[in-house]
Amino acid sequence: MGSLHLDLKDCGQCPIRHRAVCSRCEPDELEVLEDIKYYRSYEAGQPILWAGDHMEFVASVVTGIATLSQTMEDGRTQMVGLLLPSDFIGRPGRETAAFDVVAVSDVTLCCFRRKPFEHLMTSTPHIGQRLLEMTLDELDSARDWMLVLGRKTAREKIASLLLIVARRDALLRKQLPSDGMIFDLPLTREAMSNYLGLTLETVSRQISALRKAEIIQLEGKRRVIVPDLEALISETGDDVDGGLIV
Amino acid sequence: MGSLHLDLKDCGQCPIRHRAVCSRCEPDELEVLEDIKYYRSYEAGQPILWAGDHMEFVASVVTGIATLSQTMEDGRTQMVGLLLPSDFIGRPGRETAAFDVVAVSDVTLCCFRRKPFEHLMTSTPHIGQRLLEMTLDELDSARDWMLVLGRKTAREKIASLLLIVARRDALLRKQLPSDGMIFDLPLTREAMSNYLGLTLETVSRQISALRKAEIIQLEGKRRVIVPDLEALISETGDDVDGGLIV
DNA sequence: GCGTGACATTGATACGGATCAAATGGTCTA
DNA sequence: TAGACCATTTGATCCGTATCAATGTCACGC
Repeated sequence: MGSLHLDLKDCGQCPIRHRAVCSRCEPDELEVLEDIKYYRSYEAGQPILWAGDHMEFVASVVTGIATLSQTMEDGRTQMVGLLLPSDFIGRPGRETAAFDVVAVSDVTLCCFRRKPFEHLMTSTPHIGQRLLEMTLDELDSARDWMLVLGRKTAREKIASLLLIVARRDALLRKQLPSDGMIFDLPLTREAMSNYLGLTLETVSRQISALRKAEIIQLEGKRRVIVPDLEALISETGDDVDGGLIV
Repeated sequence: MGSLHLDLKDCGQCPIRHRAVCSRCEPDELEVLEDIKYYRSYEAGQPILWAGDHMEFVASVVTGIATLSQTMEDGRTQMVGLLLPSDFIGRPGRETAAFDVVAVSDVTLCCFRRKPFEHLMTSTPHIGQRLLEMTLDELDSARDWMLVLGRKTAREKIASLLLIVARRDALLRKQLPSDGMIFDLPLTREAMSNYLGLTLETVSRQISALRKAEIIQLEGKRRVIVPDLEALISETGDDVDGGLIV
């Protein structure tokens, strides 16, 4: 299971760049792809895959948000990744899912049958190279997140998460994060707590604390305003440039 | 930066399988490799790379143990990976190290100049495919570790670490982990605490607790005996088969 | 033998986050 | 408008781990 970003072109059917599997390859592959790809939809809250499930496809998120998570026997769960549009699900060479995948909002996947996709990978090296790059980026992000889980305080964890969402949101709008920026939290307090290794009560308390300290402002429960970006960054405990963009 | 296992053959110079870069490729590459590879040694405790350092090579660990870690401004550090013989350091397409690499014991690296190695990758697809497989495995391991860091108690963390070391040790001896098995901890209490997101005092206390509960026995500070493997596994909090082999 | 220094253990106490519980607010439906 | 339901906030208390401090153990050199 991987959360990977494939560099795709527009296919006219999907709302995102989605024509060929790899933008560096010639569009000849387009015909092949039309044969092996199809779409699936999931409603908010619906499970997409359980760990151990057989997967006959790999897929790319077209719309919506999904989470990658693990659950212990007694119910403790830890989110291990966030899947956003254009992120990749599944891994070549493995038939079963390693983690649970759950739709947070309504989700559309563009699926590729696994066998033909793997064959395509061997015949077009760029795809494998791109996949390797993306996987290495994911690995770096996962390792960055280990620092957050292992060593940061609740307040620093919340600030780190807010900053990640803020940066992703800015990226989506093709802007730089800036003072006064406004964005929506895509996750419930519970989902945040599962991402951060906290309880939902602690998440709520720390968000309130950051609001009272005027590091952030809230409009409703989900919309966040960051009056001073530097102030938020300094709450994360990171050194100035720390590469925490997941 | 990646911690990757390359499937290598014996070159006669290294104590481990190390002849061609990829065992699936023809030995023609051997000549090329002899040109671009060289060796480096580091003493126990010595830093190999600091995060941000320029890297002119990628490398494979030949002997010894190294750690991959991150440190915050105020000194809190989190280990994000353990590098054992045949693990891989560096990543194609990136010139700077993403994490600190420190030799725990005396370490010998077999280094490949980065540019020629990257060229070799494009010309021999199997290498890239193997690297992708290994990176995906690393990613799964990193995500498994997130559950440990985010949701497990100190006692469960220690049990998880002991089990990982036990399994690795068994793998190295080409045996299965079994009741009564004996192994040495390669890490100090402090290094363990940095791996587990705990203090060294808590690590010491929990190891003592496991000893008093007769889950483990100790010979000196470092040698561990596991009388009943199932008992140790049940202390990790994992479901029976949980894939925690890092 | 006796220091010396690194690593580890153990004890006392403080504090951060978990837990249990109740109240608030928003949205949807009847 | 009322009622039900869900996410969220807030409060009171408890517990696990951090922190600060002292002691113990082992290897090594003189």
